[in-house]
Parts: sequence; structure tokens; C-alpha cells
Amino acid sequence: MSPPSPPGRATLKDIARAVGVDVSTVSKVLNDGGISVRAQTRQAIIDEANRVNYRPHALARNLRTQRTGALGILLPDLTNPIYAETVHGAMRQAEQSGYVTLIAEVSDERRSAAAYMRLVSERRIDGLIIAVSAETEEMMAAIEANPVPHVFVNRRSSIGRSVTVDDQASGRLAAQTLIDAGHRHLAFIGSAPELDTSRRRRQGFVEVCAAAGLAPVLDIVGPVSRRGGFDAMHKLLDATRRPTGVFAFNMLVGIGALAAARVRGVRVPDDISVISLDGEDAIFTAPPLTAIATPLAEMGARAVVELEAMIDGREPQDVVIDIPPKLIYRESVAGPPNE
Amino acid sequence: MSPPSPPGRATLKDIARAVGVDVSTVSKVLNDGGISVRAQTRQAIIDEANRVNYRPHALARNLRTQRTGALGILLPDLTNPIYAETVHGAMRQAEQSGYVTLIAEVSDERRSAAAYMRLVSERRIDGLIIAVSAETEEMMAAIEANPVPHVFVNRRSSIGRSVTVDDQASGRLAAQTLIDAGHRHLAFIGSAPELDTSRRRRQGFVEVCAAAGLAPVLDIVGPVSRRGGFDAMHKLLDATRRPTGVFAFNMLVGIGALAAARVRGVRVPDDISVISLDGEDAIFTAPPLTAIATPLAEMGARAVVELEAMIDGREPQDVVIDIPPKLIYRESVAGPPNE
DNA sequence: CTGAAAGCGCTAACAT
DNA sequence: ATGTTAGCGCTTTCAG
Repeated sequence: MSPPSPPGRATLKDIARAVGVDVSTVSKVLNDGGISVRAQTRQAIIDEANRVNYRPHALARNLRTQRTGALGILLPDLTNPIYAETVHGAMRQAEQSGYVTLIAEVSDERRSAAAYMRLVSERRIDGLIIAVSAETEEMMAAIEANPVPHVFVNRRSSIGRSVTVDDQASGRLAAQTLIDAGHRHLAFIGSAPELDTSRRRRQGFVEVCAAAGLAPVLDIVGPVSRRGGFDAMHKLLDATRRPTGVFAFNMLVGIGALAAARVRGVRVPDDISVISLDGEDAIFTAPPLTAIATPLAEMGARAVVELEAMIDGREPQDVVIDIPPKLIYRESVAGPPNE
Repeated sequence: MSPPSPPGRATLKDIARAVGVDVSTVSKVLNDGGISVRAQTRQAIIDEANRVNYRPHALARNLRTQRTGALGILLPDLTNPIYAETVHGAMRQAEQSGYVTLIAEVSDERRSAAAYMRLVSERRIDGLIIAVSAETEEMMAAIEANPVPHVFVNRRSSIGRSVTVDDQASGRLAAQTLIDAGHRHLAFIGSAPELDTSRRRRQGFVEVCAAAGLAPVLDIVGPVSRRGGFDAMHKLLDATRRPTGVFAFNMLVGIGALAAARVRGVRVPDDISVISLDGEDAIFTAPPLTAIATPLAEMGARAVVELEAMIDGREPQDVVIDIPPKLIYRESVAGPPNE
């Protein structure tokens, strides 16, 4: 009938005028359901709201309520499937809880603090998920200067609000798997020690090795990437006493390691065994990677659950997802080659 | 000296009070630089703003200016590296232009419209980048019902606002490469015809095949994923007249195809050649994929440039990125096997 | 050169 | 059961 001029752009005032009531009444009805409003007026309001397809203006509401209904996510690189998977889980959960998600990529870790400030100090978000390094000075300072509910994901923070998995257990499982297959010369391809996940995986790995009387070689890659794994594996293969079983920090490193072996003509698993953490690609590598499942999406999801709790005033806590690491047997691990 | 109670939360009013001027004066100084404000007052204002580390309240400002400073991105799955790369490029550009990015994942394409409505009708964004299927009825209806500046990325839309690459040229290049290597029995692993990128790549592929007097087999995969490529390749290998050269729709499909070949014991490129579009992983596959570079990040970036232009009132247009497809020689293409 | 006033669209305490 | 009022923090005429 009467075409609402700009459709969907109706305001409370429009509805109020149409129905002949005050905007506050309309607000009541459309929010608390309008308890304490006469059924008849309520219905009229609801009908009119539907007719003009009313949608609240998020900004106006937020300005008033001091809540934005948005969660922020700070991460280094969306292009890294590890982060993509984590964010994926976080976004699912956020959406389910009615939040929209604001993502900021911080290529340079030293700019994390700036990005943090931007999102937080402009008050665009109710809380923040942080997937960049937790412990830089600047970051801590930024958080202190401008606090907002936040949780670190896949990074332990010293200030007690993080969601992680049991990385040490993963490290142990990796070592045990290799040892059980008969290997005695083990290696770990990890990262620079700043990454606490790498520290813990390494620690678990070393622990089991030590218990078995083994002294693994612990190699370092710069970036934990395919390229990093590629280079590290080359170094390992150059060593005078080549390991026969290697544990790659994550799937990317594992993929890189596989590629290096291939280039060098060393066969996996015949000549060398590789185990890594799991990811989407791992099943399509050559050979398919034997790997330890990591519930990245669950971590992301749990992080937003924790965040919501904090926004609602609950005390922050460190949570370790209690899904024990699970080995997925594929083809990249076998016994060591005969001497 | 005097500790600003909640640091960083200062408002214009606080500054005005401290300096002894009106908030409107402060606003002027902090926005248009305070032309037409006495140098002395201006300096005092700026100093105080710095002292309390003033940051404008984005919501309040936006409510007033009717601009949010946020761009939305609608995409199916962040976990898919194709989209991750595109979004990556878009976010870089958006950040550079001073926009924050709101990302919505829409797993079920049929819910795209709903997600669209949410972001747009709540007026959280100034514009939207759409990386989900362009042409669903619901989507078009949603856009029509609640228009906002928007551009489709890597999807052609019938309504003239999209950023794509020359997919047909890619298809031609793929066919030519295979033919030049000596292949006569070609295949294309594409997607269901809804994906316009697939249609165009296929078209270019077929065109060159026809010119060479070849009738390629055009296989279909359901989802364009590693799994999809895996299954499709199996079918191809089961065929009575096995192709010797296959063009995989994208890198994921290529990876899946490689895996299937491996499982079946057919060697790439000795027994069969595979060419696909390029991506981060392609260099680490076994063998490394010969592929056609696709400037996904550039597409994403260009999409936000176009979007900004539209937000600033320029006419929408269809743009085709003019980077011609470029072949990257690696190891998955060679001559056909001897009969 | 600066201040007063109005209003963006909404909510919430208070009044009727 | 409904309306009045005030205000979230900011920008922007318009007066002075």
C-alpha cells in the first residue's frame, strides 16, 4: 500500500508516529517484549515494525547502552591456516552468541599494540581475542593503558586469561609414537623460543626422550611456516648423524619438511619418519602426514565463550581445553631404516 | 601529575573542561585542524588531548556523521585458502584506508541474505564486499530491499559491480600449456556451473582445445575442494580413455588431484600432467604444481578500492584486474607418456 | 575566534 | 499503561 520511502531504514520514531504512541513505548515493546504494555498497542507496534521491516540502528543503541555487540580478533595472518582455523571457530561461536566480529591482521608483531589501541580505544568492541604474541612489552603496556576484556588464544599469558591446549602432552605423544616405532635418533623442528606453544611441545618431547635415554636434536626454524620446515629439514638431512624420526612443530612445518625430503630424494617413511600436528591439508600430502589432532576451532570457540563470561563480569581464568591429544595414523611414520 | 582517572577514556567534554573552552571548539581543533581557532587555544587543546591520550568514541562520531568507518566482508569459509588470501588483500587495503573490517562467514549459502541483512540493516558498515555466490535470488532481493554500496569479488554479478580476473585467459593458458607439452587427451576438473569463475575458465579451456581439434573431457566436482579434486581425479583415472593432461579448477582441486594420482600409483608428471591455478601451497606439493598465478590478494585490495569509490559517490563498475595470467613452471606438467 | 543549541537513534529512570 | 525527560559523545550550523 503505502511504500515506506527508504525501506528498512525505519526508525523508532517512524513507528511511533504511525501507531500514534511515544517512541519510548515502541522501544519497550521491541526490547523487553513489552510486558506492561496493553496487548492491543503492543500488537499494533509489532505489526508496524514488521511492515516497515524495522531494524534497530546498532550504533545508536550501542552509544546508549555502552555495548557494541562486536568482538575483536587480533591475529598475525589470515593466510596461515592455523590462524584461519582458530578464527573460524571463534567466529562461529561469536555469531551464535549474537556478536559480530571485527578482525585485525597485524603483520608486524611490533604493531600489535597500535592495532589494539585502535580497536579498543575507539570503543568499537566489547572484548578482544588475541592470537598474536602475548608477551611483548608494548602489548602488555597497551592492555594496561586501555583495558578491555580480552583472552589470549593458543598463547599462554602471564596474566591469566588464555585458552590453550595441552601442548606438552602433544610433545610427549609425538616422541612416544616415534620411539614406539623403533626410532632412536629423534629431532624436533620448532620455533624460536618466544612462541610458548613451541616451548611446551618441545618440553614434552624432550621429557619422553630423556626417559627413554635419548638425546634428540632440537633444531630451530625461524618462521613456523612451510618454508621454515623446508629449510630446517634440509639442515637435518645435512647432519652427520641424520635423525630417523622428526617431530614437526605444526602442519605447515610438516609439509615443508616433507617437501625437503622429497627434493633430497629421501623417502618418507622408508628413510625418515615425520610426525606433526594435524590440519586440513595433512591428509593430502605425500605421503599423508601422521599427525596429532589439534582442536584449533574449538580453542577459538572456547576463547569467545570465556570472553563473553568476562564481559558479563566473571573472573578471568586460564583454561586448557581438555581434549587429550589424539594421534591420527597415516603414512609418514614407520620403523627406522636398517643400518 | 593529575592521573586521568580511566586513562584513554577521555571525552571531548573532559578536554573542554580542562582547557576552559567549549566542546565544539575542541571538536573543531581535533577535526579540521582548528583553522579559525586562535593558535594559543588550539595548542592548549592539542596538548591536553595528548596528555589524556584522547581517542574519539567511534560510535558517537559515527552516529552523528552517519558513517561507520567499517567495511563488511561476506564469505563462505575462512578456512579455504582461496578466500583467506582474498580477504587478506582486502583487509590490508582497508586498513590502509582507515577502515576496520567486519567479517561474516556464511557457511550455508542460503543464509547469505540473512547475514547481509544483519550487517547492513543494523548499519554497522559503510560498504560490503561480497565473496559468496552473487546470483542467488535471496541475495539479490536482500540487496534490493536494503541497498548499501557493495562489490562482488571473484564473482561476476549481473548488476555491474564486481572485481574479477580474466578467468577465460587462464583457461586458455592452461589448455595451451598442456597442448604445447604434447598432450592430446585433456580434461578439466571444474565445479557445478553456478560458479561463474569455473564457467569462464572452462570456456577458455574449451576454446583452445577446439582450435586444436581436441575434445576435452569436462568433469564436474561438487565442492571445489581438495576432496572434490581427489574424487574427480579418481573418476578420470577410471575412464576407459584416460586423459594425459588435466586442468584443475584451482589449487585445492589440484592438490586433491595429485593425492588421488598418488594413491592410484599413477605418477605425475610421467603418467599424467596436472596444471592448476596457483596458491601458497602449490610449491610444496609432490610434485610441485605447475600453475597459473592468480592475484587473489590484489583482487581483494582492488575490491575495497572500488568500494571506497562507491561510498564516495562514484558510479559502480565491473573491473577485470589487468594482470594477465602468468604460468609458473614447476614439475607437474611434462610430455604425455609413450603409448 | 568561540559558544550555544540542536540532533544522530536509541534506552531507561521517572512521572503521570 | 503510556509519556516525559535526559543523555550516551560527537559534529555542525548559526549567533555572538
